[in-house]
Amino acid sequence: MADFANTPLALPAKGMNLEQTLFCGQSFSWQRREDGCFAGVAAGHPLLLRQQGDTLLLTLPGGGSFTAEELAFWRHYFALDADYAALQARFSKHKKLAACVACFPGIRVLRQPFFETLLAFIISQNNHIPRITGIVQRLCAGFGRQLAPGLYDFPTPQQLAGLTPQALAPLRAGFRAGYLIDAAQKVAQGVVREDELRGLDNAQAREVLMRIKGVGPKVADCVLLFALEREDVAPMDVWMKRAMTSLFPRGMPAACKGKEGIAQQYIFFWAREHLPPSGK
DNA sequence: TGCCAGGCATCTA
DNA sequence: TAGATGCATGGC
Repeated sequence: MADFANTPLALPAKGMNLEQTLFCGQSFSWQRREDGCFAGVAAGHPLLLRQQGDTLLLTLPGGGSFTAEELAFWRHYFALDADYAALQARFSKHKKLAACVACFPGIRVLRQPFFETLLAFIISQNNHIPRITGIVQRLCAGFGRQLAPGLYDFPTPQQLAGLTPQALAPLRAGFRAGYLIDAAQKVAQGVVREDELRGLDNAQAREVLMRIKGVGPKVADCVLLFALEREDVAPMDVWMKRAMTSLFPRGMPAACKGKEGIAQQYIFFWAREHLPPSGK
C-alpha cells in the first residue's frame, strides 16, 4: 500500500479485467497482494498495478516516474492498443465464441517476453496453474535479480544454462528441470534465437522450438502465440479441438466455469485469425 | 488416499 | 508409425 502513496499513472483499461487477465493461466509472473494490488515483473520491469473501474493504476515499486520506454512496454504488454471491442463484436457472431465472450469479457491476451514464456509453458506440461505459478516464482526468487522487495526478474538463459537438474531441485519442477536447462542452453548458445524465429514461417519456427527437449507441438504453439504474436499458428480444427476440450467438455457453455485460461486464449487467437474481419 | 493435471519422451509392437 | 506408458509434484 505504501507504494501507492506515490501518484499512480492512470491508463484506460478499455474493458480489461485485471484479475481475469493476470491469473487465467497465460502468465505466471503476477502476485495478488493483501491490499488488493497486483505485483509482477516482465522483461526486467517491476510493476504494481491496481484496477479502479475501467482504469488501470500503475506504480513503480519504490516510487519514481515511468520513462517513456517503460510506459510503451506496459502498453504493449497489456495490449492496450488492441481493439477488443471490434474483436468481440466479431466473436459474437459465432455461437460458441459468443459464449466465451459472455463468460469472460475482460480477459486480454498479454504480449509476454520470449524466454519467460518458453520456460513457463515447458513447466506447464502435465501440470496445473497453482503449481506452475509456484515453480515460476521459485525460479525467479532463486535465480533472478531482486528488483524490489518480493519482486524478482526472470533469470536469463545464461544464468540457467550452466546449472544442473540437481541445482534446480528446490523448484520442485520434477522431470521438467532438465527441459528448462536444455531450453536455457539452446537459447544461450543461439541454437534457438528469438529474432530468427520471428523471421521464419510457423512450421519452421515450430520445428526450431521443438529442438528443445520437452517442447512439443502444444508448447511450441503457445510460445508462438503468446510471445511471438504469430498469426495462424495451428490449423483451425486443432485449436478448436483444444479449446473445446478445455472449455466445453460436455458441449455446454456453463462448463467454462473455472476453465478460463487456456480455452479463452486459444479461442481468442483462433477467432482473430479465422473469423473474417467485421465488414467483410 | 488416490486421481488427475493446459504434454512430452521413450519404449514396444 | 501408432499406441501405451512413465514421468514428479501438489491440488482436490
